[in-house]
Amino acid sequence: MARHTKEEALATRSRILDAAELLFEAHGVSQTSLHHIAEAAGVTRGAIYWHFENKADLFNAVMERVTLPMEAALRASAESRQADPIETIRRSFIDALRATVTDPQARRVFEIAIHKVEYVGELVAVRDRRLAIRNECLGEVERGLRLAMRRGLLGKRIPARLAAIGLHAMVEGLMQNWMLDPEAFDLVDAGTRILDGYLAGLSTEAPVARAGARKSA
Amino acid sequence: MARHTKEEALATRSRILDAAELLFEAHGVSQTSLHHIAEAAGVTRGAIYWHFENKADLFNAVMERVTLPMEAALRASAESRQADPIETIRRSFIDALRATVTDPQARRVFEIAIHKVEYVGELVAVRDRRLAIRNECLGEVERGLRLAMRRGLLGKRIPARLAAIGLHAMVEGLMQNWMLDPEAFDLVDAGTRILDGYLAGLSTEAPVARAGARKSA
DNA sequence: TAGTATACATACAGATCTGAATGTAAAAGG
DNA sequence: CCTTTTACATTCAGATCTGTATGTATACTA
Repeated sequence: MARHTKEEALATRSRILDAAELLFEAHGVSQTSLHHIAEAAGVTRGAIYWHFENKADLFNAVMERVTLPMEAALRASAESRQADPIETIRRSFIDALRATVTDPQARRVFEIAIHKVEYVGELVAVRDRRLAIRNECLGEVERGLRLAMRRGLLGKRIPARLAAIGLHAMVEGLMQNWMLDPEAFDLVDAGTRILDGYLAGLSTEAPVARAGARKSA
Repeated sequence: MARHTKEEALATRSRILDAAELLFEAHGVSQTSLHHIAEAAGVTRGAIYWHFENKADLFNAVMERVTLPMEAALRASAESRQADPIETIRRSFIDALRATVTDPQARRVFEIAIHKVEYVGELVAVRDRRLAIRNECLGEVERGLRLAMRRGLLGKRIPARLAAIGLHAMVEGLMQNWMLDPEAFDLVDAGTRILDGYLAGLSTEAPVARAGARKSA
């Protein structure tokens, strides 16, 4: 039909992305055809092929439109480096938890990334991106922990890198477990207390001796 | 062609499952057609439809054939309740980590469950099963922690349930992060040390006061 | 204001994939 | 030894889905 103005075209593009996001979450990426998306967006496949190369491209666009909770927290953390590096880390992670609960779009996309897509073929790019974010996050946390150690705020019982890996794994594990069943626990409240418990544990100097072999292999 | 004996039939069933497992991991569940699987297994689609109702049924069979690391550790933990409940928990989780690294089949299926399937339609059953396992695991860990608390082996700073959630999230997070990039760190060694760090933190009674608000919302 | 590029819609051609229907030869059973 | 299942293979019909090619009306531009 009638050609649209540039703003209208952008609006169409947004409608396509919105529809794709919803349908991807509801039916999975592979089970959602471009026809479905077009129908839900009130356009035809022609419009989709005009704005995107193919489904993989559209999927990438859906993913790149939002910043995942962990990523947002990471950026914020890298910027606002407060006096207490541990408090910075703490706040960043809690922000990530909060964003997971409160931002419905971020949660949708997160849900797609976790449970509604198969990372194969052209879609591995998204997986690589997630890996890159993780590594960035890990680096930032490790830096903060190392700094705290030098200042005596933290025990040196466990290397900063390992502590960072554990911390990050815990927060991400909490988010994923919560997504699996949001009724099971309050992500922000429980997460905060669990996180604080872990950080407190890191701070103590004298560990209780564990019975098991330190290194068996 | 020629009809096969019962043992031969079981063997073809296994070959189908093997082929499916490999192809699911390589190309994702949705991108793997029954024709692909049949070809790789050296049979035709007829054989698959004889042994399984459809792809979802076959997928479920692939998943149920193995016990995932976390599940195996859980069973073992529930059985062998040693003197020290914390040591029991510790050993179970480390076993899960070790199984993730050493058992290639378990790892393959785990990888499929995490990154190569979309939990929609008939496949949500597998997701529900994972959730059930998690809840069992959580319950078992919580029980152990509570027991340890009563015996004075553990500080009561944080409720057993929350500690269990955190512990489980951390271990699962570690496994998933390791699967994303097995070169990044040694899952068993790093996991053990991180886990010990967390457990040690739980044991200490006096926490270092955290600056942030305990409950902001 | 005429031409061109844009923003789509429509139509076409293949390529699969699925489920069921049917065929079949040998193993099981009496 | 004859019949009935079993354990598949083969074939068929139908339903999508994708990518591209083409049509078209209009916003933009010189």
